[in-house]
Amino acid sequence: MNIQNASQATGLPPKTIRYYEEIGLIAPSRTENGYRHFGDADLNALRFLASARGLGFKLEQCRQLLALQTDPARKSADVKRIAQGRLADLEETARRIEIMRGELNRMIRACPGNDEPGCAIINRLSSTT
Amino acid sequence: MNIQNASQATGLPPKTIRYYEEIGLIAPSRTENGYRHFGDADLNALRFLASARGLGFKLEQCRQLLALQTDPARKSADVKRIAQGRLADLEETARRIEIMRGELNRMIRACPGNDEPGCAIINRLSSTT
DNA sequence: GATAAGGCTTCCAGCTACTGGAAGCTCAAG
DNA sequence: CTTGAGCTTCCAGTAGCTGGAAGCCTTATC
Repeated sequence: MNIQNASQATGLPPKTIRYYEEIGLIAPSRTENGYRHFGDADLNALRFLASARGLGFKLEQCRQLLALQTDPARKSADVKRIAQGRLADLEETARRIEIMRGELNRMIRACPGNDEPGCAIINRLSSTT
Repeated sequence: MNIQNASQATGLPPKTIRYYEEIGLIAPSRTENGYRHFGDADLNALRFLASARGLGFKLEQCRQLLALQTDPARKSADVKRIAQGRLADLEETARRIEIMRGELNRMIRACPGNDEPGCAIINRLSSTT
């Protein structure tokens, strides 16, 4: 299977797949002509990566998870810890987003949104408080 | 006021202030010895930028907002449109975060987190579905 | 006056996770 | 034989800083 097909099979763009190889997340073999060849193990790794990235894991976390996946002596506690770390990040981000959303909503409601210069948003951004 | 003081007055690191000058968001004057001099206008701009960045506006949006702030003929509708754009981004991000959070939570609950290899998280990431 | 510490300057590199594009090799079809 | 598609590598750029090196300026101390 060449890179185009691997791309279709995993939903990852060819550029991304090459990048994952470059940073050592995958190591597809090569055919005589120098083309990458993707076997089942490569496709599994790529799908795994696509899933993990879809949950927002960083590539370094993906690397760890991938190592754990292929380690028959892994402890599920190690996996869980990584996932909990990601969840914590997510919740931290969610909190910050809620704060921004509240602020922005208030400002937007207070702004007339007409042809005049008077604007609560500008005032709020300009205020020293 | 030199850059250190401007930093303390605005909460922005000196590096960031220099970067903002580099990309043309501010244009502090220079003293004889080449040091940056921050006047009231510069400090106001920096505080404005700090506030806007705190709400997650991108630097290009900050640039537009800054231009609107100093434009006496601005229309508050233009400001409002930018703020609504940011709010829309925020809500889109919040939705995606909620989805990830739900998935992760489910996976984490299903993972024993012990010394055994069996792990729902790995299984879910490895599954083709 | 010498010297050391600290602040200022610029410039270069690196971070995350790709993405776009150029130059060039390979392969299949007509 | 040529054309077009697909593959390769390499370089550069994205956002918004951040760290660090090398070197000038200023102030304090001896």
